[in-house]
Amino acid sequence: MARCSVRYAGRLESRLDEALRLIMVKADGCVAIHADGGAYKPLNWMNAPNSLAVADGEWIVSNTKGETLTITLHEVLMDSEHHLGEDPGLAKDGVEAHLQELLAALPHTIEEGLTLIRREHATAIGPVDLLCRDRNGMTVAVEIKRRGEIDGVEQLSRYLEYLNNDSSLTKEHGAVRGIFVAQVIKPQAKTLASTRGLGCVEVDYDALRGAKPDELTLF
Amino acid sequence: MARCSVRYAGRLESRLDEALRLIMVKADGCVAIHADGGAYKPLNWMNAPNSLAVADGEWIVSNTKGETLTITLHEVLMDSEHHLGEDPGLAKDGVEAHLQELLAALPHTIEEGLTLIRREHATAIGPVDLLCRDRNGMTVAVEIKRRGEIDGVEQLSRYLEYLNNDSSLTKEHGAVRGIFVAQVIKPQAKTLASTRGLGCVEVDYDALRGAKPDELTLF
DNA sequence: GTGTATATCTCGGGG
DNA sequence: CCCCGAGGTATACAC
Repeated sequence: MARCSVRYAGRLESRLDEALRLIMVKADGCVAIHADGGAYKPLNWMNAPNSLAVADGEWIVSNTKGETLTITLHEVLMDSEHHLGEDPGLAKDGVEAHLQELLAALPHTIEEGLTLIRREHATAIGPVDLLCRDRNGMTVAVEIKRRGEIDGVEQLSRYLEYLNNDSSLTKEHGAVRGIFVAQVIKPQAKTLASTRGLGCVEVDYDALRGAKPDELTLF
Repeated sequence: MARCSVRYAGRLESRLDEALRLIMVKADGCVAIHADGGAYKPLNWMNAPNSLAVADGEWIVSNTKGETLTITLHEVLMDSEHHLGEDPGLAKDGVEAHLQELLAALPHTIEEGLTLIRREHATAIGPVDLLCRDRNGMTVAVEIKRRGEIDGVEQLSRYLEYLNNDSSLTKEHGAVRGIFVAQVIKPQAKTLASTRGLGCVEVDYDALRGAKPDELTLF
């Protein structure tokens, strides 16, 4: 805890005038300077790996990209050190990967008669979440998001543009169409999807999980 | 500093097994739980506004959206409180807004003969950074980024699609074309821009600032 | 290393 | 409140 002023020069330049702040240095060397409010993001920081030079009330933290964080200490209120050891880490449930996993197992919940061809179908411009076949034999690209917003529609549009230029896919089954799947889809995203000729489906994560309680108990 | 285990239930669910961690509570009530590494992002957190219920070695932090963070304290190593007061705040230079400001004052550096019509031209799908007129009287939409990547090209494409459906603009001056401006533009973004018929211009922030040293000394 | 997508993104501005 | 865009985004993962 210290009264300090700070300067950062790197990807941009910034300046912090003198005030009381918390300076946190972690075991990996990363540095964060926190005010007494404003959520978890520090005012300034320097990620590991970096090097710390301490000299006469001034800390200079620099990394290999030529970025520097200069902390001038005007008054130190408290200086405390603790060794925490390795953290067992955070276990999560409900991220996009889990939603994708469920939908890959239950493609018919997206659209009746839909079957899975491949998950994470690789293309030069990124992976297509699900590649499916519909009841009429048409190929369907599915983009999955937890929250359906405009950039997800753009992403699906890009994939379709790419897939429809891939003759190995189209010569046998014709054009590829797209379905945008999310737990909630914002009105703007729905509008854009419809002007692009894309389908929109909203799904319920808990209901999906309930449909496969045996093998998908992640928690 | 405490040996603790944590559970979060809200936008997703997560679990942290027992370990030594730093628990930070700021003046606005926000809570963050840090491991001894891993940059500035905490393992778990709860933003303000929230309410904290303390009961017998267990903290329950909840907000109005029904999210809860449950911290079980197994052993407290240190408990320290400091009042830091208001922070004077962070002053920045070199963000996109400054680049836009410079380019609005110096549109001819993007393309010879280009003049500014309007900055932050509002549309239903978001603001167009610069709307300009070229030497031939054609309307030009300019999208500005610090770093030119694919999503910036998508953004500009969306705006052009919208503007070219706006008859009040097109009936007098014809179609609107687009220029993508950034300090550096990635090869992929250049390729996509060219297939979409968009211009690409890379600009030098420091050189631009040098061209207007009088009124634009921000720092 | 670049390129792409995700995030309890965070944060701020405008309607 | 939502929508939209910027961020020193950070972070993970594939190529």
